[in-house]
Amino acid sequence: MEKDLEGTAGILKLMGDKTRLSMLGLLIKHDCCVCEFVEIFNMSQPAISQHLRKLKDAGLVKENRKGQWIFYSLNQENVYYQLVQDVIKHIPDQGEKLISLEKQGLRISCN
Amino acid sequence: MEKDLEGTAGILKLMGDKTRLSMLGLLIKHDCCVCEFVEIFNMSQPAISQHLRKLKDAGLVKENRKGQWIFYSLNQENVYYQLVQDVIKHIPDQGEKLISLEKQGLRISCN
DNA sequence: TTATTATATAATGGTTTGGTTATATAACTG
DNA sequence: CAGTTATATAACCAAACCATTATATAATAA
Repeated sequence: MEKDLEGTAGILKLMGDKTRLSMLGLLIKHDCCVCEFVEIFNMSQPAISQHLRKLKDAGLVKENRKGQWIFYSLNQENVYYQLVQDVIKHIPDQGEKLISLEKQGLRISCN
Repeated sequence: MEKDLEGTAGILKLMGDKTRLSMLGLLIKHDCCVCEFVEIFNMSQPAISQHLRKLKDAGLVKENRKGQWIFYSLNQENVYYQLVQDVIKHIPDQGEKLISLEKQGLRISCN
C-alpha cells in the first residue's frame, strides 16, 4: 500500500489543481469526453487538453477514441489508483456538475 | 467528511511537495523542531522555515516555543486533518529518517 | 552588555505552472 | 474532394513556486 514518497508527491501535485481534481472526481463516476470537460469548466479547449495530458502522462487516465470523440477514463491499473480514490472521497460529488449543465439545457455534443 | 473542492485542492497542492509531504509524515509520528528538519532535509534553514510557514498558514501545523526552540506539531483540529491522515497512509514511514540520522551520529541540537 | 544560537523575514532569481491564441492533425460529412 | 468538428500541440506570457543569500528578531549564555 505504501508508495514512494516522490511519486506520491507528484500525484498529489497533479491533484492539487481544482480543475484536475474535479476531472478525477467526474471520471470516477463515469468516462468523459473532452467536450464535456470544456463545457463544465468553461475553459478553452487547449487548457482542458493540457490538463488531460498531464493526467495521462502520469498514467492516471486512459483515452479511448470513439470516432471523432476521445473519451477519458480512470486507469485502475495505476499504482496510485487507491490514493486517488482515497482523496476523492474527500470532495463533493462532481457528477452534479454534469447534471446541472443538463438542467441549464446546455447540450454536450458527444452523446 | 466531504470538503470544499478548492480547499481540498489547496491542501493537496501543499502536500504535493516532497519536503512538505515528508514533514507531515514525520509530524504525524511526533513533534519536530526546526533544526531537526534542517538536518533531515539537508536544506537551508530559511527554506525549511518557509515550508513550515505554508503549512502553518493553511492551519495544518501548530507551533510551540520551548525556550529558544520552536516545535511544530500537526493541528488535529484542522478540517482537513482526516485528509492528511488518509494521504500519509500511502507514504513510507518517515520516522526512519530521524533514526538513520541518529545512526550516522549526526547530532540534533534541540534535545 | 555582548556573543551565540534558533528561527523568521526580506530580497532575489531561475523554473514551473496554468492559462491564452494560433496552428496542426484526425475523423466525419456532403 | 472540400468543409466542418473534435482534439492535440506550439508558442507565449504572467503568476506562483522553491530555492538561495542577507538580514532581523528572540532567547540564552558568558
